[in-house]
Amino acid sequence: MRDNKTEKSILQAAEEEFLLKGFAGARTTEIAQRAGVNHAMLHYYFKTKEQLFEQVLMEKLTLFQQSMLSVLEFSDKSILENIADAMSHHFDFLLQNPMLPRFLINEVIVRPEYVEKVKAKMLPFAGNALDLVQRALDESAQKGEICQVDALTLLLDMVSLNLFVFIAHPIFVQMQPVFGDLAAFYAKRKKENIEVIVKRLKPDTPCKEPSTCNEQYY
Amino acid sequence: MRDNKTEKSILQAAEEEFLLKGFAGARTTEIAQRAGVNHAMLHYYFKTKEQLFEQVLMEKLTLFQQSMLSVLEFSDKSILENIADAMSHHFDFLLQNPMLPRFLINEVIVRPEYVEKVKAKMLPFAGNALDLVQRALDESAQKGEICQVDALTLLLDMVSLNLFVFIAHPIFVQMQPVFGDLAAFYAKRKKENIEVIVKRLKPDTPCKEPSTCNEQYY
DNA sequence: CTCTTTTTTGACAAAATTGTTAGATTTTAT
DNA sequence: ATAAAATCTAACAATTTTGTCAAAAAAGAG
Repeated sequence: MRDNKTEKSILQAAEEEFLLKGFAGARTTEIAQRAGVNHAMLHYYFKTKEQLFEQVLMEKLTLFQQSMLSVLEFSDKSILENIADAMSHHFDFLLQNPMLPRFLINEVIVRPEYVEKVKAKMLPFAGNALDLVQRALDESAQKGEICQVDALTLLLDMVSLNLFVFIAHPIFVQMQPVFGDLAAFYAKRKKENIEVIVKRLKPDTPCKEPSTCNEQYY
Repeated sequence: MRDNKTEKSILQAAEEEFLLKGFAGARTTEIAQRAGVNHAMLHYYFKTKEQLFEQVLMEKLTLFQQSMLSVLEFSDKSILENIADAMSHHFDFLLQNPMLPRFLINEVIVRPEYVEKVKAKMLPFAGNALDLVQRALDESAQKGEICQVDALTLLLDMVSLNLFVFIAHPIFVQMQPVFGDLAAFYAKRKKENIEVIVKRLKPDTPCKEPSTCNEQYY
């Protein structure tokens, strides 16, 4: 009996319950029930609902943070390829964690103290990564490959498009008739989001010399 | 004492409390306190927390519905002007109701029965309006003014961009140092969102005859 | 196998939250 | 001015939810 299977099942159940209903909406008894254990076990292993929640939140915060940083991770490919890749990876990550964005936005909002933690944890990395992206964008804009753009603005465009469908995810699930098969819907969305971002980066003055700009993306 | 000022103050307080914390997170005692009345008054006027909530939710649902339909309301201007106008009005509406999208997404998700109500209430209008938009888009695409695009896809692009910043609104509020003055931030966002959508509609093959396409938007 | 430690359970306690009621107060109509 | 109706209050009841505990059961060590 030394494999913490009880503890793990509680954590798993708590994760599902908290992601779906948030801290205020989740019930410890239901978490225990979902985990298939006596509800006293929850307090035995995690002391309080608050502490159990904190463990879940921190884990998810780290996961989200990593996914955001990976969006800012640029390789030596062309800038358009890098950005398209970032969008693609970001979207795929969200497909694996569809409930994450809504959960974090909701719970962090009600807990200003966590905002500080997130800022402290992310800003150094993000700030640095943003600077690098900005430099790459400026350089590319100089060459006329893309239009001049603010890195933060572009990043917001990217996350707006990718996050929104997942924040509204449960609604799409229930609106099947309108949106059809979900997997197909998401595949289409992913493609569309990348396309929108790539188009957004298109130079303001269309290039007259196709050879000088990355035509495949336009 | 015949001006329902008590009832109104309770409704007002309930609205603020529910929009911020949701049904599960809101406390009736805190609503009463915020309204400056004895908490028994809440039950005197609204019977239960559930009924008070329902009144707020229905009101907000109607408001949201109207804002969505106005996005689909096209005049006889050019299609690009219509779409830019729609984005602009939609964004302005959200500026006046920043907490609305997050509230509705969260609360409707947990109540599948409301999803049915919304569907029943919106689909007839929306379906019809979407068809009209699709026709206008196809027509415009025929003339080479814009690229071929699915109305639903375009609509999702539009709402993704506009809604996201407001869903994450409270986070931006607390991230002042990064995003600077909020009013300026939102003004910039609005402009950017319109720009992104307009660019997304740009024909795939850039037009060689500037006179035939609405150059001002590119 | 027996003792110790860990885990589990059911019953219970405490706290938090929602809802009720009897009576006081205020308003309104006559 | 007075009676009826509506509004309000304070105390309390009911319910829901979280948390505790003693004792039983299971696991592990010697």
